[in-house]
Amino acid sequence: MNEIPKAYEPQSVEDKWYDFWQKQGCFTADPKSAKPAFSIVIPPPNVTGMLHMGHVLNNTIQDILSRKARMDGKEVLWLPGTDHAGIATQVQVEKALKKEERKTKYEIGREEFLKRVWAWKEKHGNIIINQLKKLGCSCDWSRERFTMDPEYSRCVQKVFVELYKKGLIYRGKRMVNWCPVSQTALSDEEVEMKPQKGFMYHFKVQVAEEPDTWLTIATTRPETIPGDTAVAVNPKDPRYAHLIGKHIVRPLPIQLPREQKLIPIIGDEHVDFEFGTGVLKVTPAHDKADFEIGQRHNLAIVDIMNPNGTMNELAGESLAGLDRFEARDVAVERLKELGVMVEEKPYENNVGFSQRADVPIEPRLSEQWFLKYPSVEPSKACVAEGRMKFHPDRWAKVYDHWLTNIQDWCISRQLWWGHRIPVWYRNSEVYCGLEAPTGEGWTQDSDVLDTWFSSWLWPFATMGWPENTETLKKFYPTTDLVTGPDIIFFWVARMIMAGYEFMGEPKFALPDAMPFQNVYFTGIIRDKQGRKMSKTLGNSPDPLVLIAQYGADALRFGTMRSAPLGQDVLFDEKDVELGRNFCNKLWNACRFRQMQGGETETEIKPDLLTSDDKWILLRLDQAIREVSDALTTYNFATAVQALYRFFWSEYCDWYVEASKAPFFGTDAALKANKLAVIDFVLSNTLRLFHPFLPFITEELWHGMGFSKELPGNQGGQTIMFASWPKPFNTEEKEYFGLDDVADKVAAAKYELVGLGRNLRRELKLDPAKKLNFILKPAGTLAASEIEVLKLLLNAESVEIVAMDWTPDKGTPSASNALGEIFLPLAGLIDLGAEKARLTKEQEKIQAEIVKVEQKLANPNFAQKVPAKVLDEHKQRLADWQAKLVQVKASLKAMG
RNA sequence: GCGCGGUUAGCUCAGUGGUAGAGCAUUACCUUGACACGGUAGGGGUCGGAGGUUCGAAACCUCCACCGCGCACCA
Repeated sequence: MNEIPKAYEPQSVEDKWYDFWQKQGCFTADPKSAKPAFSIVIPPPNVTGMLHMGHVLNNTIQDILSRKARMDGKEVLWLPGTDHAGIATQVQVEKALKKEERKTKYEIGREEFLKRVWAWKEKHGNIIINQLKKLGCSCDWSRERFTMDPEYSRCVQKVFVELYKKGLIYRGKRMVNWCPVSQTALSDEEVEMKPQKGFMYHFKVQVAEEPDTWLTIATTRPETIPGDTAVAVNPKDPRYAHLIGKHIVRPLPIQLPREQKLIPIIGDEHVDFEFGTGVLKVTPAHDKADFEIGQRHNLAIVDIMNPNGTMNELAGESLAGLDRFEARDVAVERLKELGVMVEEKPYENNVGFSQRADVPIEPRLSEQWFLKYPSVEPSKACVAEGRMKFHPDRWAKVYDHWLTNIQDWCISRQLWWGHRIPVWYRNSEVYCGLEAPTGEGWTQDSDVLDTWFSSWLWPFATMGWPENTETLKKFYPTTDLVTGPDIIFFWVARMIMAGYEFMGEPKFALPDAMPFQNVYFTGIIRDKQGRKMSKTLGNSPDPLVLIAQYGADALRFGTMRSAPLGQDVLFDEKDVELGRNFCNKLWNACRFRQMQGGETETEIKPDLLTSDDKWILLRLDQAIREVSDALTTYNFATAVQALYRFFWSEYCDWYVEASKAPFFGTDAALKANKLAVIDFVLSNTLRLFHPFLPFITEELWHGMGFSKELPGNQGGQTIMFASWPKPFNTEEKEYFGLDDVADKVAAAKYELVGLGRNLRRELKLDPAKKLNFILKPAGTLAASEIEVLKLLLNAESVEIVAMDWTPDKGTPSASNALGEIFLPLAGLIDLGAEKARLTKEQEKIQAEIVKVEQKLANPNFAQKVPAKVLDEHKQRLADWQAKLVQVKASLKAMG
């Protein structure tokens, strides 16, 4: 490391070390290890996905946790993989097929289509994995899993069969959320309610038995009138109760004979007579609530729509074939023609949208598979009782609320890409099993399972379940899960249930079958205007571009620094720039050390330590404590900020600058000791930074020679396995003399430097001019301390004078605990400016004195306040008063 | 409707009872022998509002306002 570039160049460093780590097997987890286990399973990204900022946030955190655990001496398994993303992947392949061959999947058939999907997966599936590698993720790639792997698929089928046999999975004709674009059922969680502007239509219908009586019905969906099989009123509603049992004439379809359009008036408590007109049209085939009313009253179910959202012939010839929204307009026209439209007024209501396709879902009656959620009670209990911890813990309430109100999960999807339901039919026979039944005439259910029905098994299906493998024994339950709160229901809650249901069996001999001990919920990454990152907005930067531009470490650092615990992250490229600047600072600080020459110094001689040395060792000690604490509480931003402050504002700004005094001097022993301190500090610093900045720290670790003295498995081979820094214990502090006194001397020295620089600035002196300062120390001061002062003040000289020395009239000065500093510039400066400066200073001091005096003057204050606080205030008052005396003296001296 | 966050410097955010902080941006100056991806010094805040508790509140309590999110949902 003789010829170090002036600026850090990440591009030449990152790939080199990533290859090194992989070749050395540094990420590989050994289940036979005697070390305590630490494990994380990655939230599997979509196999066809691309890395976005959310992944960066999420995976950087997992990497930090993993790397920290390795340095803590744990056996680490970070298990990576991808999921097959049923709908998303199928849609992508369909699009490609359309574009390249102008064909639909139906034209090539299921089998051929699946071949295309696999080919697509082979081609694109590694993209996101390689992107994670670029980011520095230390996953055990030898264990990479995919939810469509044969072994994994086997787990999914097995789970289905078991739950079926337990009676928890059943098939039924139910109202489901139907996506007319994807043409599949969706679970409740995949439906997003959105306010929509539309109209509330009021139309009137004639009571068949009382031709003079008309009822007015309010609806937002007139196109569903042909599917109405009753109108309902509240039996307690005096306006209508007497009509129950009679019939109305449904206005649509127009062509239908009157007798076929007679539908009953029924009484149902569901009807709110405050709302609308108090008369509800009941469309059991197209509304969930109406379906339930229909069940209660044995109403006919008339499905008037096709799966793709167009109307069928039952809707009548004027609507048939039209899209549901066109049909609405036409239905309105028909009602107007009939003269039954009473009113249409603008109306906003909430409509369920398919999260994936972003179109309104259609409640639709169809044959689907459902799961009664298993192991709900233990899943609730483990979080409620705090055995599994959520960070931040407010998510526990959200989790509990959801689990308390869940409905059965619709797990079948009308897709081709996914795990096929292991059920076969022959006439009225149904067979559920891992293998196809023997005999002729069986056909397998054509549906596949919801992707989440496979990913809920992720924590154990990736580790060899259903066998009780070495990996499961060692690494299950996992230590941490890192994910976004947006999938708390989709994934987290379901994984917990699956854990209890399938890992709770006696053969696994687990005291608690929960899949993880901690769940850390990240924030959601937004742009700097607070908008969610999205492809359509184009506001999501490509992390790979950022890595190419600034380096992976910079991206990690910037992201972590701006990611407060449990809050959304407003991402700004400036943060990455800051990360790059920081890496450069770290680089150059090490470069400075190298330029001082010499081998790595390992022995610090306590009697040669200056106040600066002791001060920086204490600051390092503090930083180690803060960073360690922050990491155990998942406060990543706090950890980064503590490191930033320590390294930049303490080590570089003060210690490195102060160290230049001995380095430019002649005392070889002092220099060597200084190098030893620097090497100690840097070696600790690099280790503290390693989880955040894996690449640059590894480069510097070797470049600085810190690896040389260490055993291979403790930092000799890689910083990854170097031990995490420990704070000093009492004996060490005593040995190095790290006490309050040394700390205060250095702090006062730096404060005095600030005061001196301030004098120079206030007096508008040429910054380039070397000045002579005079110092009247309050106590004794070593020569080395004076040298540091001289250097930091950029002074020509610092002359020491005795206590009885008095300055010439008008000499600017400043003082603190260390002593009084003068700038003997009589005649050179503008006395008016100095006087103004001092007057301003005096006013500020007086204001502070008034504030403290007022507090102390309050009799209650002295009585009630703790002694420590009282002393603090008294001391503060004394300090300000001393300063006031000094300023007044200076002013007086000015004449 | 229920629940959860948030409101502190121009911006993004720390700060859970005792002298209001950081980074960015900004102003002035500096290319000095680690670093201009840098250094030095500065300006900038009645901590959303109103009450209350307290010797003392940015912090604790109550109410309100506004912003964001989740759940539920009446046709």
